[in-house]
Amino acid sequence: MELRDRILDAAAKVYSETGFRGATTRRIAERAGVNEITLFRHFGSKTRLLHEAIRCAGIASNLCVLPARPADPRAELATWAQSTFRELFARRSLIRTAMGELEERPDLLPPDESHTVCAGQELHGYLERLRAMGMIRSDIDLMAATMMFMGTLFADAITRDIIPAMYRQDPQHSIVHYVDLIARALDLKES
Amino acid sequence: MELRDRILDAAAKVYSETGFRGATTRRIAERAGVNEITLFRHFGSKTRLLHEAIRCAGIASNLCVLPARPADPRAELATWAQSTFRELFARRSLIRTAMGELEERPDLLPPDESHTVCAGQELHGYLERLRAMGMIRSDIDLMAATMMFMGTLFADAITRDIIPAMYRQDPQHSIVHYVDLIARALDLKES
DNA sequence: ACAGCAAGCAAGTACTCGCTTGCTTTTGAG
DNA sequence: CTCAAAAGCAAGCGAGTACTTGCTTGCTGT
Repeated sequence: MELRDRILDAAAKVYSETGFRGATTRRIAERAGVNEITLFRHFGSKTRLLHEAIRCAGIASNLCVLPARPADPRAELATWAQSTFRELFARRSLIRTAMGELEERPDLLPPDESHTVCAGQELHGYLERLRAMGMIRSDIDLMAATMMFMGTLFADAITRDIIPAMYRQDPQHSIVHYVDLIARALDLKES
Repeated sequence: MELRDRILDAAAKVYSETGFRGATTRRIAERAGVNEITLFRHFGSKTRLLHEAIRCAGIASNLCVLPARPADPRAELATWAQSTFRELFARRSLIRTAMGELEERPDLLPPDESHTVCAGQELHGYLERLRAMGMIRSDIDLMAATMMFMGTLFADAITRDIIPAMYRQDPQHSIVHYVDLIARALDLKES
């Protein structure tokens, strides 16, 4: 791996473990196997380094899209939920840390580019298409349904490893149940 | 307010705004309108002070209980959800900060006493009672339903003020919709 | 009136922080 | 081989950290 990317990677990891104040330049340099001065020569300051590191590590890179023309809603929702969960779960540590510091440092993670928001908009659009096709009940508040499903996936991904006692099933099995419940809530027609 | 409580209150606030490292003894003392030394005379160390402050501010104090003998499940779920949401929302800043630092400092918020866990167990027990009474579908994974509803409330309370664009309704209205959706998912019988 | 205690104040200890300076070593392209 | 760019090393600066010591002030109950 290129030295610059190694530094960014180490910075993102140290940040997600210890937060902005805890991510000292010494620790980042040590984790990257690099002299501390190299950080400053490449990025100028700790703040700029962490900005770039978090942007690279936290941005919505390869999020799964829902089809423009729904065919098998139940299956499409299931695979989308699994993929979205995986992305959230993989970044859970970074998300928790950044969210905890968001009041103090709102500029670190621009919310418009966050996974959760993008995924939520994707889901909302899909549900609108389903309703237009008459595949779900028409008297439903789609925004509430969107937030309910997103919130379920988000909360699971974020809290699963810190309160394991509440999660007795694999993520895959849990998500199958979530999809089942939301399908019944929407009165989703089988294709 | 008694001086000791004033210090604990200030410590909890400063902590929830800036985290453990950011909650310096100077800042806490200043916020409490107290000399820095007084903190040490009362609590011995910054660590002990923050432990006590967070325990007092974050513990599940007056959480709403669901009736042992369900009578009007829909209404009972609705008022319980409103109350649980209010508690979570009031502590959202502390929860976010503590969750972000939980990997580094797991002892700060004992998870067994957290609001979310207690509320989740309360909800799960209630759903079991409903099923025993035949008021909801029997083929449902109750744990998944519990986590879905808790996750929805939790995610809403925690993220509502940091991504306001996704929330276009009052909490009260949103929660009414959440209850409606979960009731349909469970196929809840009207009383 | 006076003892006792709680809080304030000033100063200082040992340490870590982000960041800089000056210099040496490594590396890689012509 | 040459030589310039890139990385490393040693040392240190000023500021901020948790916490301590020694002493003064002010309030309370008897």
